[in-house]
Amino acid sequence: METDSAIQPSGKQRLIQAAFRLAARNGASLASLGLRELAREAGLNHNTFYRHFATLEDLGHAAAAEVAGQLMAAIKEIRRNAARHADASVGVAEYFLDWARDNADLVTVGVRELHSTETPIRKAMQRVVHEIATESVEQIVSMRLVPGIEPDALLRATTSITHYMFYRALDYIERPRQRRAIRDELVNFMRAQFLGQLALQRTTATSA
Amino acid sequence: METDSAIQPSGKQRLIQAAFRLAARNGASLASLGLRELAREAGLNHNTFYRHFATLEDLGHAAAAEVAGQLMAAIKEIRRNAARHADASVGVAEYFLDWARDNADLVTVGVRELHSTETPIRKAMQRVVHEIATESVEQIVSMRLVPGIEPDALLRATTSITHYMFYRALDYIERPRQRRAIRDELVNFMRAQFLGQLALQRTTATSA
DNA sequence: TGTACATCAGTGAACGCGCGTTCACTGATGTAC
DNA sequence: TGTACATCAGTGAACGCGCGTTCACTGATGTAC
Repeated sequence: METDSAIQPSGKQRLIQAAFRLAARNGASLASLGLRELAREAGLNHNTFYRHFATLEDLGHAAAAEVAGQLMAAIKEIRRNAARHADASVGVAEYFLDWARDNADLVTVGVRELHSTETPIRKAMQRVVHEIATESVEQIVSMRLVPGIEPDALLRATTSITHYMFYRALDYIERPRQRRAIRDELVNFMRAQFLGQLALQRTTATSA
Repeated sequence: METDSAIQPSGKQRLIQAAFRLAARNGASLASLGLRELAREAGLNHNTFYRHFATLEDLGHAAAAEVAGQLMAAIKEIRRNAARHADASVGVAEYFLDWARDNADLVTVGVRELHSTETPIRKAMQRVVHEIATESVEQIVSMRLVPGIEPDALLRATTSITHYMFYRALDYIERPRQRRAIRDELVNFMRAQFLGQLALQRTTATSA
């Protein structure tokens, strides 16, 4: 077989999706979901779970792979779209937040577990944040978007920006009426980080 | 009665402490803890729970009050200590992170729930973050620590710094060997935020 | 000072319920010959 | 092309277990008189 995500979602995919839906809705961590609860949400007999996963932990790993895969694919697309934007910061903020809004369950669960104890999803999210930050540095350097900044300072900026982006996505999802304000505030944060790291780099260079 | 926190911790306090310990250890949210589980951890008969709380939700509210109270008291103390420090940013980072390390359960649970769905603790943490950010603005203005910055820009800086401080506290607790690096990185973040908001304020003033 | 009563934290047995897991089964799809 | 067999997703009954909740109880402390 191995042809997941066919026309009709397979039982495996339905269970993974059910996990995100339940965890996002109930505010629970993935690990605290029940086997029968998951099967019920997926519209399956509770024993069908065992056809796809040996344990609940097993599903956690699959969910982590799902989060990482979806996010990295989305970021790639967001980067492409944002490059056509006049202001890169505005472009990234806009496309990212809207994608997060359209994938609320995945984002909600991912960000929550990023701040949780050690779970497969947390590790995956940490890897994703690091990867996004690193790729952002490459793009900013190659497109000369922040002239004069050193790679170290730039990585610190992109790392905290990436994290902040995820954090603000939670509010963006939850509070539709404040979306414009949140987007503007995120853009403000991005610019402040770049300008701040630039300024800091100058003062430490002078004082050294 | 009403004389909680006497010499021997009362049953109520023991249950609240047990809740933080269990939630921090298992990576679970407070809401997902069991009544019998809590009583067991507190060393009490499971029915004694009902002597102190009507429901599990009730304990959630008490825990939220505990988080808010402890944090606000700690911040007050941290501010006092940091004021004696040559560099205020270094002082705040150091005292805050060390306090977080010594109150790991409370901090771990608080920060996790800050990124969770709507719970009493999340609301309390949001209030705490806002209060800390606002008080920081007052202190920075009155002590003229960042000359020339406008209150709006300053509040944006202190808000994101407060949030980042909590976030980094998680790693500070978890990774003892990287504590110095985490503290330095937090200080770098604080400075970059202040300098960045200053620079941003200048460029928008010019372009406006 | 002594006695009777109220209050309240803590206890232990018993309940019905949903859970994870095991087992034997069905029924559709693919493969060998 | 047809037949026999293997594979595998999905089903339904049954299990033992820990859960939240109820109930009747104990035993210490405080209060009234």
